[in-house]
Amino acid sequence: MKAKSMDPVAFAKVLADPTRQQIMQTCCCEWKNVNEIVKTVKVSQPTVSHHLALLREAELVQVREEGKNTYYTLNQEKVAMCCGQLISTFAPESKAAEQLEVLK
Amino acid sequence: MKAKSMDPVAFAKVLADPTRQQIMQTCCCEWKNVNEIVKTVKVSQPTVSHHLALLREAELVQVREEGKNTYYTLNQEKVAMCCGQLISTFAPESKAAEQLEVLK
DNA sequence: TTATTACATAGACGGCCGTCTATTTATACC
DNA sequence: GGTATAAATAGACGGCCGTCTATGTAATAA
Repeated sequence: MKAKSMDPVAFAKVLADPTRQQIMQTCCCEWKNVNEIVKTVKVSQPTVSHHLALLREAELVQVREEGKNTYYTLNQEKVAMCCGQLISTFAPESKAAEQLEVLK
Repeated sequence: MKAKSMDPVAFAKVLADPTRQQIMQTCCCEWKNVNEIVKTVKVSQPTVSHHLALLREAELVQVREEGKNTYYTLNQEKVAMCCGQLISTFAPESKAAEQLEVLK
């Protein structure tokens, strides 16, 4: 199943916070539960849950529940699609736009 | 001269506003003066100047002064670099990451 | 069943930011 | 010089959002 793109403003809004980007980095390429994520940032657990809810809402993370634990991992394909859309919109004449197959 | 990247959070913050994205679209691929840009959005001239100042600060636009007029155009290479950095950070295992020469 | 752990939700609070009006600065024209 | 136009700056205001504490809910364990 292909990841769908989304409104570029909504995408940018989700990315526009340092804590959220840190969380994204933590669960990029691997599944992490909430407590593991909490340990990597300097905010409270409810704040992390809040950020994860936003990321989930935007479908930028995938979620898997397992007993008491909830595991998250970054949806890289979705990120790539959204970035591709940004390049297509705001850098259509760039080398990068030429190289991205998804834009053709 | 190569466009340099910037802090991904700062980049996202600049993009995280609909008016600003509209302005970016207006002056993508062509030079526009402030009044021309103002006509394309539904906010006041000072508000547009404010957004342009942020875009200029982030080096996401290039500026050219000509008599009374100030012309702006989108810095597509900078946008492409920043999007490349996002892909490299948050979608390193994606097809897009493979295709972008700049990441290698 | 009581306790504990994992996580989400509710509500409050404070700061940031996008907008406005008013003003300033600078250039061009008469 | 005086006026008009272009754009930037200053300052005020209101809403959004990131954070917190407190609490709720669900699952496991004793």
